[in-house]
Amino acid sequence: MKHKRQKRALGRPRAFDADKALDRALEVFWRKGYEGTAMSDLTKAMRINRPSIYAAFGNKEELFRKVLDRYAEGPASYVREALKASTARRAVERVLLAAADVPTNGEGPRGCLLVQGALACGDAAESVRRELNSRRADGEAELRKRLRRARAEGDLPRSADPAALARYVVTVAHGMSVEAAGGASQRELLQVVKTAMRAWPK
Amino acid sequence: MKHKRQKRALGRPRAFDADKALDRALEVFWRKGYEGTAMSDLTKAMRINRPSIYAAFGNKEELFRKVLDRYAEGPASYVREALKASTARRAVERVLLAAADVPTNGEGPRGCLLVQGALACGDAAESVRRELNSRRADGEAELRKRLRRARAEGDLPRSADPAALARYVVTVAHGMSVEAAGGASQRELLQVVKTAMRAWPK
DNA sequence: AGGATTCTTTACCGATAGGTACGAAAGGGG
DNA sequence: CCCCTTTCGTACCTATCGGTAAAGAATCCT
Repeated sequence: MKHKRQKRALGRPRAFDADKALDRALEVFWRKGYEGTAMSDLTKAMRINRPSIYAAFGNKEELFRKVLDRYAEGPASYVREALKASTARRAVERVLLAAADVPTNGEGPRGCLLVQGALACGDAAESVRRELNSRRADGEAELRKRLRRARAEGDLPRSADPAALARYVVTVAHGMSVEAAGGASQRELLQVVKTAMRAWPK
Repeated sequence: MKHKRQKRALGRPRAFDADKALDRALEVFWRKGYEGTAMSDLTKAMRINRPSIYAAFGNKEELFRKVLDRYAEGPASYVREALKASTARRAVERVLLAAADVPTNGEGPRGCLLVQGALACGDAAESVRRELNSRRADGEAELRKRLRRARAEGDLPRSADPAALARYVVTVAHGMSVEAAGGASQRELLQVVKTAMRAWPK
């Protein structure tokens, strides 16, 4: 009873690969932020004319949201992966190590898109700012859940506060994003991770 | 032999207080960031017409730099103050406590201007971004100096690494700025400080 | 072949960005 | 009082912003 996905949609086929185009848009938004990115930057980077972008992805804000989804599935997917580690401590350490590696391994701009995107902005970008806040909060919630589970399983001492610990970890990660944007080296970020892990509950 | 500062400068006296105007500009830049702030926002907030702003402060970027100076002397002066504490540990704690208090005490926007100002931006604001990087680095250097002194005085164990510790502390502080911008409460930020201090070398 | 449909292209839209020209206004010194 | 200097206020500049109208080009189905 399933509809067979037709290989060729009606009408003229689009001349670009949508996912590739999104990746190029991601690179620009990541580097310049939402407000710092102009449509002309996007047409240049995506190699698509402006009306095609609007037809395929909607307006600038909708495009940015689609880019955020792609970011979550791509460069930021390490978070979900890291949380699968067998111990809570190892999971957190892997999150932070990735936060040190991703921005400094040469692929992609420095820092975290959810932080660089729009921390402070004009009125027009307010809804984008809120969206980023929300997505960062989602990440924290996932980590908190992981830590709650760890505590229930005895992987964390009873005295540990999963919510406080999760907030601390994302705070460090977001701080690392700021440092990375400021040009911190991988070595320096790894040092931060090492120091930050000393706060782990015993 | 000193020139007596003439009470009245030549020409028509200006109708506004320059420092008050800078404070109002500070509030806007702090809340909206450099790129997110339009000249029209500034004229409205400063209650000065546009040509008067240009005459008194230069262009948008020069105005922003003057605002940064005022920020350092005003809302951010707590950093220099905190570093005067008798022990390194207490100094760092005071820095972080202030980083939790300032953005949530109702006066002034949330977060740190040096972080909110321009983390990622368009090409036109690149020089502003670099300026902010540089000022953040200056803050870190001051802290590092304080910690080096502490180690030399035996206030920090020989095994401690002042540079790494300073970087860790500013990373946490910058992370707290991100959280504050995202709406974190004072209670939550204080929890972060408490957790972060557990990494202090023993 | 001929619609029907969808994408691409060029050219353009009004709004707003940062920045300024210029004359009127408000003080000083002679 | 008139001149000199500086600031103020209106009105305007060009460039760029995000977004779109309209016509041609590429594919499908009949």
